[in-house]
Amino acid sequence: MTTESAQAFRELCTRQGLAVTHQRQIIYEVMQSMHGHPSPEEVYVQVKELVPAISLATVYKNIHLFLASGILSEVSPHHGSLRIEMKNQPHHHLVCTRCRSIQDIPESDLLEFAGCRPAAQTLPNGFLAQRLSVDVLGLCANCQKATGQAVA
Amino acid sequence: MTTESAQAFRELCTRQGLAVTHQRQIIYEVMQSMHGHPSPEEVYVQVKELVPAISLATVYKNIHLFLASGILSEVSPHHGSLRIEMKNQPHHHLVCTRCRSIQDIPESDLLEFAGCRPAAQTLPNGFLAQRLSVDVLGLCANCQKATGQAVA
DNA sequence: TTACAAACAATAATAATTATTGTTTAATAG
DNA sequence: CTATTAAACAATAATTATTATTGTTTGTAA
Repeated sequence: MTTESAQAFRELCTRQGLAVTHQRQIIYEVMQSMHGHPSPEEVYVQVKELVPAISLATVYKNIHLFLASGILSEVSPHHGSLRIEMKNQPHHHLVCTRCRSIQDIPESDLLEFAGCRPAAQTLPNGFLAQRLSVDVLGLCANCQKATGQAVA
Repeated sequence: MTTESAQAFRELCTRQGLAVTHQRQIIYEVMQSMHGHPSPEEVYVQVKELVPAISLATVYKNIHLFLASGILSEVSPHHGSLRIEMKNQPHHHLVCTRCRSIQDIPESDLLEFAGCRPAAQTLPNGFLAQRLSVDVLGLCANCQKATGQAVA
């Protein structure tokens, strides 16, 4: 890590009230260098080359700290266990970033998106769009009241 | 299950080349009756009341069959293990429904969505939108070629 | 430089999912 | 209507992903 980015990381931790540890720096640095959407395990493998004694649990814990502080974001906001739904009307989801509840919203109710269909030919790398899934991330009414408190 | 819907289910299975079994019918019926976005475990609990001897693995296997045949859809198309990304530019994801690869697409490249921001007051149930995550689901170039073959 | 809280490694525990195996059942040819 | 066979089943072992626990070490601030 360059001196400047090391300094930036130090400031980041201080702002979040986190101790600046060697492991934390390496985890951060490795994640910065990784492209795509790595899993904790993948991060761990790379970190381990630089800090052989590190534990996978440490990587997990720091990823969660980074997520909580907004340094990282999750690719899938509702990735936990498999969730299914019967094929009904076309709809999107209102995903609460706090309690992870998922509400359906009919496609027609997402007014601003009316007419917004991706044209296959405009997409990069020849990706063939079949359908859109729009996640609107935010806080459900319940969690807006409760912000700051623990999740029930 | 009514006689008509039982008949519909029977046809569904025949079309998919699936045997019509008692367990399969019950699983289908229960999922039809459940609102929201149940997990396999939740489906299992309800099915078990009707078929006490059923195994959780049977529920999983049938859910996967139903998913493969398009009877069901997954709420999260990339729900497996936690995937992270550093906060970079605002972007969306091109998620391949076949190999589950995730490509980033800059927000500006999703031309049709330019200007499409949800207004908080138009959202139902007082949901406060913080950001959008648009999943464009379809096939990446690689998988378009390979459709019908096994995933590499 | 000492004291205390936070972070750490090791590892146990839990949750979610998949694989294996021997038995039962549905589809269908006779 | 019965015999055959492939598919489905229950039971359970195994695997993978994640979280919790515990005793030790390290960073921070007085």
